[in-house]
Amino acid sequence: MTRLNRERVLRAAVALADEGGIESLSMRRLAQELDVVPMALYKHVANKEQLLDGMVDAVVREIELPQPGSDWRDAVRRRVLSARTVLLRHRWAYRVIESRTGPTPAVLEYLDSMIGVFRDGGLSADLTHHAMHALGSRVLGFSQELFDTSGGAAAPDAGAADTMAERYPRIAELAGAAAHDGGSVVGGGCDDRFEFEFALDLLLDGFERLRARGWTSAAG
Amino acid sequence: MTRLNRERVLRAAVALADEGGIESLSMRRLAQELDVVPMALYKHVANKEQLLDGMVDAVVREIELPQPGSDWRDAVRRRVLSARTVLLRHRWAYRVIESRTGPTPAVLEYLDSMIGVFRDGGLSADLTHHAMHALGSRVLGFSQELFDTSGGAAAPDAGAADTMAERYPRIAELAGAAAHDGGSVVGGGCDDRFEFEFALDLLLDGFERLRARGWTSAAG
DNA sequence: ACCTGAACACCGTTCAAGT
DNA sequence: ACCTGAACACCGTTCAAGT
Repeated sequence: MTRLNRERVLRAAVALADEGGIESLSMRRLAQELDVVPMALYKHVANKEQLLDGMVDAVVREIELPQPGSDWRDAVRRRVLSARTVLLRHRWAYRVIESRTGPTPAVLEYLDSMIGVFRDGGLSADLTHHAMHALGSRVLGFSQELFDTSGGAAAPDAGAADTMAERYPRIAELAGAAAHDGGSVVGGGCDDRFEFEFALDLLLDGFERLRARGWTSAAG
Repeated sequence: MTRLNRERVLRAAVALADEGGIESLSMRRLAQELDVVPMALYKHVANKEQLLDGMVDAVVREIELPQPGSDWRDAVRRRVLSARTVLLRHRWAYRVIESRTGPTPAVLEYLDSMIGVFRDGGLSADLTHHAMHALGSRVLGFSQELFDTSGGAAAPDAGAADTMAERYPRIAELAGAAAHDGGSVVGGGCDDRFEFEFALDLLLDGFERLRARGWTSAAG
């Protein structure tokens, strides 16, 4: 058994969360996984919060940054989609990122380089700032889908679906019109990738339109 | 002391979370607040998850739905902003909503009526479906700001700010250009309301453009 | 029908010791 | 320098009893 170190602790924590979900990650369970007593972990991470920070950094560093192509729009798009594939590999990560009270170094680095793409593409600092806010979590490849569908919400049985359709006719209409596979409410049964790119492209188109017209915010 | 009931339990839970944050809401603490033994709660809510469901419903029912005005764009806008004021009253709510694995009745009702505004405005079921996804959590008045700023992330001291500026020059530039009050990284020191409306309007503009041109998704 | 007490199987973390 | 043991102050929840 090699000596414990921060690297090994983080690696094991990510593996544990990947496998059993973030709710299965406790200091005690992690220690057990490493054949060590819980308190041994505290020599390598100050506490659980710092452990989570380290896990976020590890995941964000996995994101490949494709070389910026010809135009900024495409470069941003490719980066965001590449972040998305990483976040899909670690389904717990977006929740942990959201729960952080401050950005970790790897995230700052990522944001800094993403801002660079916008700026090099000719967007003003003002517009870039608002664009980054508008993208929000989408800049890291995840969108807020209103509900946590990662757990696989059970599809309602036929009877429940009938009374649903009665009580929420407009939702039922949409589900009928667009449910490719599952056929649940908004959030299930759709092509997640399509929805993600749809919104992303609307925003990028909007940024480009504002850039082209030399838009600036009042306060900027 | 009146008899306990679901109503009183939910009310106390919301009050507790409003006051002390969601992390201060435990079944035991809530019971204490109600001068009752923890197990007494379980006659009125099945478990903590169902308690949280009930709290979400209570909050969502607080949202006032302004009468739909002349055009759908304005009606959606006003509804979303009215949801936003409620969610700002209960700073814990958006996290709890995100953590639900399925929509609660009040949320379904809200979504159903919001879909109605789009449909009555002349958007196809297909476009409405994608629009609802694109709005995501924004439909309920909150956006994913990448980090939890509700805790009031400490502004870095001058020294830290200097090394930050060295390591992350583009972030520093943006912070300098746009920090009205605080002057922190993306997420702090900006006019949250402006950022929220900026992104909302970009999306609504995009929807309108697609509607006007009779856009439809390939699969739709 | 509603509330209680005691218990179970967990948490994160401190503190004082071991090697 | 690194790991351990025992303990503290918490969790959500079950189960069998009380009134």
